[in-house]
Amino acid sequence: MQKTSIIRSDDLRNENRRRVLDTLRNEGPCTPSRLGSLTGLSAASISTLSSQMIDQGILGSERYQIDREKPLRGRPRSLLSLSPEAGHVLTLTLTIDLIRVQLVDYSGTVCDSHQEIVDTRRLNVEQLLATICQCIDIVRRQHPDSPLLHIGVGFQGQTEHASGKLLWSPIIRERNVPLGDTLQRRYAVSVSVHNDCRLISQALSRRQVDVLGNNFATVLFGHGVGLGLYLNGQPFAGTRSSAMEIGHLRFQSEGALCRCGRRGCIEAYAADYGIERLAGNMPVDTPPAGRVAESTMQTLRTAAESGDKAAMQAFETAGIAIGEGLTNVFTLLDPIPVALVGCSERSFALMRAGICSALDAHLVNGPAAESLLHCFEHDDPLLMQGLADNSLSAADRLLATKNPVSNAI
Amino acid sequence: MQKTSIIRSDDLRNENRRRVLDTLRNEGPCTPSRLGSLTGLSAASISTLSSQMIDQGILGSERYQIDREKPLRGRPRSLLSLSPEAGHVLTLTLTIDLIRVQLVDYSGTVCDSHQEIVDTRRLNVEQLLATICQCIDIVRRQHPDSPLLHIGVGFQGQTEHASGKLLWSPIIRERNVPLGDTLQRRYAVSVSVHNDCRLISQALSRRQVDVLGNNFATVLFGHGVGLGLYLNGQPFAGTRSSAMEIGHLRFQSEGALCRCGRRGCIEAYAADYGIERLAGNMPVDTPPAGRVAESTMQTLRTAAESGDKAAMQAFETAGIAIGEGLTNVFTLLDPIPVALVGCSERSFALMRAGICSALDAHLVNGPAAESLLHCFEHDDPLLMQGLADNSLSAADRLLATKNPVSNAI
DNA sequence: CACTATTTATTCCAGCCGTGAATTAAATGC
DNA sequence: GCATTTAATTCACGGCTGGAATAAATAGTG
Repeated sequence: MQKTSIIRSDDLRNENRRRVLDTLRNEGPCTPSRLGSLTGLSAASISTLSSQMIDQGILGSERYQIDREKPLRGRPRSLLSLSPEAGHVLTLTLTIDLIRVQLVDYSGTVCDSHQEIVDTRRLNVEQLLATICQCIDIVRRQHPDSPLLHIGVGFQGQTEHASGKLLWSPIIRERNVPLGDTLQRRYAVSVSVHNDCRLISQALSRRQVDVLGNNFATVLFGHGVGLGLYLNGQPFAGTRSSAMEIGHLRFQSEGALCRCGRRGCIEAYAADYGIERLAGNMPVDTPPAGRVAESTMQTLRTAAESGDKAAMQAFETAGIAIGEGLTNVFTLLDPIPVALVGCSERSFALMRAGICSALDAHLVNGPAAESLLHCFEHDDPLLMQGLADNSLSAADRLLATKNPVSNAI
Repeated sequence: MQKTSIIRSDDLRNENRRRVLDTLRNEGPCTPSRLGSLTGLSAASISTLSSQMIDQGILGSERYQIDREKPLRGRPRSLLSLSPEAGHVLTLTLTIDLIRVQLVDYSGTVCDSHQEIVDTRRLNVEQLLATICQCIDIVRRQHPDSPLLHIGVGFQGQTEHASGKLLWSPIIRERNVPLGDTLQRRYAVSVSVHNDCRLISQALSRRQVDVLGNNFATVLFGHGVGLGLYLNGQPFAGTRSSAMEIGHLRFQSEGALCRCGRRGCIEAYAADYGIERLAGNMPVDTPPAGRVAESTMQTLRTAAESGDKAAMQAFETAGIAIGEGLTNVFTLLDPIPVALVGCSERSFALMRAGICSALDAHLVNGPAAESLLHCFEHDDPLLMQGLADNSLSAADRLLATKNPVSNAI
């Protein structure tokens, strides 16, 4: 009936183990007493749980290093931390021209990586999967004895979360690529497949709580426009797929031609190809460019900054399109802070007027639009952090259930 | 940190008590063995839990009545059921001209009610609150000895769920009416305030699972257009308020004047006043009519059915507006079934083409739009059921935590 | 250098929880 | 009246947690 089925006392222990791991993951190494107050568990329980997990090799314990001048009296505290030796997780990122694999130990340190430059769109499914497995094997071969706890995949496109299928992605022509299943079978380990925007949201939710809070939206600028939502401190996605396709909300009926074949989508105005098309005074039904080079965007930005009317208007229109999209989200979910990711201060300066005018028209009695917007220029580090976070959380859940007592029965 | 904080063994008991009550609420009276298989608890636990709750007066137990010709051998089964004597919940519905109060016993039977016809818009906040309390007192006086477990309020408008404030409602001119707080203080009981659309969703989620499933949207037609979402079997709302204002998504930029003061909202085309305006060939910036009589809508429907071009087009445009709104929802959340509530077969016939054309343009590789749509003509019975369900669930949660053992400490 | 004060971690114990096996309860059939 | 059948309850057991008591480790003090 319910997803969380904590019925038996054993489940309780697993849940509390998970809670301890989760807290250490979020807060870093903790003393047992601090861990107790953070989790709400008694010192006695923490002691039992932690000593068991130390025996299992999941946690490590060391003496608390005092770097203060005046050392404290009393028994010195110990420091519990996630043990790097508990195992590894493997992260895989797919972009249009790059396959990248990282091996991250259980404490969160990246300890190996490998990447190959490939034009993924030239590959068929078999070739793509084979190349991916090759990359994984190369990295995996370096650490053959450490158990592999999870594989996490991040990429741009639409995923089906239950199966880990790539429903659609710009990186490969074919649809419904069974990536999750394939990896799961081949490496006999749980696999999660998420789109880039969700993973970036996850990274922000950990690292920018004070700015963004528990409810926020992430807009990712790139070759398309992506949306990720965090609600009540949890990632939120479609019922079946990753969904959240803000880029394909309607902005102008009978408007510009979008990559998806429809007309008037937000993306057709706010993605790089849309801006290029408008700035170049091309007709709005010009087929979308396959890929726009970063240098082209630089040129357009410089043009707009130095007063080129068409370029300026292209960026403002992009802003209005984004603003209208966010207005729709706000209408359904209430106004929430928005992280604009992959958006430099320069780009933001060009789009700000557009975004704010669209939003402020909606937020008549609400907060000023600008107070809700936060720019984060570099998306790639956030993606990598989010992917590692996500995979390590999966590892936490796995190890939490490996309760030796109840398994022994 | 987390909302569900099942840490101690006591919490476990409370959770399992809640689970038993929930199951009885959903499935009706059950034998202990059936209750065990539905909840996943052992027969021994069911026995302990139920006998304790019988002692508390929460459950009743009676002999299973066999109406078969051939009686079964063996010890006869008993039947556990929610006891009507455990207490009452009180439901309050506010509409533009009616205040209605019902008293529902814990088993779900309506045992008393009172209503007063009032033009609520003529009242100020104090007068409205006073009238409401009067109605409640009249009903409450009939059953002075039964404990009042919860008050549930349903109305059209926007609510803030944390405080139970009416942020905005067509039934009263003033904003931020502190209804929830007032009732909570006066009657010393927990109060929940929800908008009509959410409550109707809740009723549908119980009574139409086979048709609508675990994920569906509810569109409520009336003087405005409301939206309710059920995702993963749970009601979904805004982060702060009820939100879900599908009626105020943009349909046409610089379009028809909406009741909210903006232009081009879906509601300005799909609500009764929007349809009347279009069918009557009035300019789209005609200020919205305060209230459209049901007889007027009947006349318009008849006109459209007998071929009146303007009326036909008004209904089709309403359909397109609704369809566009749902397209936006589908773009963010994946396509899901939609319950059209307060929409007769006649109205649906007039809007169907519009709704489906807008949706099918979006669902190119997906299911046919029409297969997702389900009409429910009468909204009022659903609202009352949803409100009772909601309040009784709150009572379940309250009684589940009244575990006499752990409270005795 | 021994001893005390102080702070922190661990261990022990009592009480509660849910389960499974055994037991009791309550009806029918012969 | 007794065996049979089926359902519900009881009881012993291991698990879990929290609080009290105990152990551990260090700084200060004389």
